[in-house]
Amino acid sequence: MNTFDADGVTLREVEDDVWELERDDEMRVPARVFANETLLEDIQNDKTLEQLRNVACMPGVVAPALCMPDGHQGYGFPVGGVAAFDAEDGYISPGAVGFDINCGVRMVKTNLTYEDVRGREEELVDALFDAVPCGLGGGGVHDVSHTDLEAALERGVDWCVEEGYAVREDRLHCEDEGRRPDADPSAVSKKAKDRGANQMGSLGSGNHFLEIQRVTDVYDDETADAFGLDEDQVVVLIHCGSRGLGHQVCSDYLRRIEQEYPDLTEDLPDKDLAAAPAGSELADDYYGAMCAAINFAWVNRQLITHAVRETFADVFDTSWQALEMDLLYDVAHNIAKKEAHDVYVTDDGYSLDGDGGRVQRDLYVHRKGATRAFPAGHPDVPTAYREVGQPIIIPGSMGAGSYILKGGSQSLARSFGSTAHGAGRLMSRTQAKREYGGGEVQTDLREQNEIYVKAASGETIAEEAPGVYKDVDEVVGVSDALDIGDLVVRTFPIANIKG
DNA sequence: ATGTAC
Repeated sequence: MNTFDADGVTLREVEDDVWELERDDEMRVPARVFANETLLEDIQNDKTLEQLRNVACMPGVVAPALCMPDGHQGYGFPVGGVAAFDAEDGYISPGAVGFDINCGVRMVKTNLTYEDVRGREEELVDALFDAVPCGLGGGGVHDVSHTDLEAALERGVDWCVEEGYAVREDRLHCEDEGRRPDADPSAVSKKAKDRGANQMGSLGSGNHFLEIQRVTDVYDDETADAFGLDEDQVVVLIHCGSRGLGHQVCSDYLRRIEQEYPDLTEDLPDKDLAAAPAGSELADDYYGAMCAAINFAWVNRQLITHAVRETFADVFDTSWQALEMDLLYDVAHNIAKKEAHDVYVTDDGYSLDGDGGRVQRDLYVHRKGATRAFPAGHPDVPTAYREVGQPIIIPGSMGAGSYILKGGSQSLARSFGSTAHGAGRLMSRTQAKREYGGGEVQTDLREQNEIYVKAASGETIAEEAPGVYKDVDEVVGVSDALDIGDLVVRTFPIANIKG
């Protein structure tokens, strides 16, 4: 059996592309990394493995603690981490969701081909850049009243439908149908609401982007057909989150947990994993506030979608309906969700592995930098995709392609119905700025790859240079091989707008 | 990710 010696820890390959951390006494459950050796070389370079081990030490964790192939170091909990906790006896942890609650990505289709947009990239990008606010700070597509903000937090994409920013089909093509009914706007602080009020319909900064792409490869004709994707088709990817509002919700509740449960926080291997006991008032407040921030992020992506549709209609002198700019799907990257999963009862508690009878338990599934990947037949997959599986969108870097996958048949058994969310960083933003210059990256992409990049900040381009990311081909290759998310199509960038 | 710190 293969082993891999990372700094201070040995991993054992228990089956192809599944690596288990050496178990110590403090770990309550096994910890696994889905990767090949190329990706493991990258993953071992920061604190990812140490953080994954810490997650496996947390009380109430359901086996196993997981790291997806794009995993890298995060706040307390790896980005690319998946961990489930029993919803009665377990915990819910803001650090295991992340600061950017419901950061996520959606794909909007068009009936344009690459020929239709060739030569007009600059015109299109300039128009989109004007229509969609981006970068740090305030300014959104729409100024909203306090009443509107409350409604958006409460009802998510349903509010967008009511206000004419979405059609009913948009709602059906979002995870959770674009609305978490457990949202509790009263659990969101005034400070968080103030930060979000003038940011509704804005891209933000960092790795967030708006990208025009073309479909270059189709690997699975039947599923591509069900998804309405075809070679040479132009599509738009929108990647953003809950801006200052989600960030503030995360900060607020991390502080409250540390204050109200100091002993519990002290006992954790890393206080950044601070967690509230399931069933406590604080856990319920955080869950309600997090769900409201989730709804806010969906509204954010929907308002941007509305602006993108209007801009395309303007540039091509027609309507977005005539351009068939329908939403393929919208997936969440940073969330915790109460989901029912089939698990075995073991000496450690509950586990995805075992023999004998299985029981169904409600779990808080934390996916941080990970995508839900429900398989064909699952009732939570929209009717339009029920027979093939949930669409999964995996953006590569701005110089690489992106992939559309479908939920794989092994996702529930292996990963609580989850897979990767992107290429995954190779280095910190600080290091990226030392290694790259924004202007040079921008010129190279244009001259070598015919990708037109426009950004609010040159520093962001350096931080997001293609070289700071892992090889997305390797990431989706592991997902496909493990049958947790299977390849459907590949896309390549035409133009990219960054915050 | 983020009005890049309490």
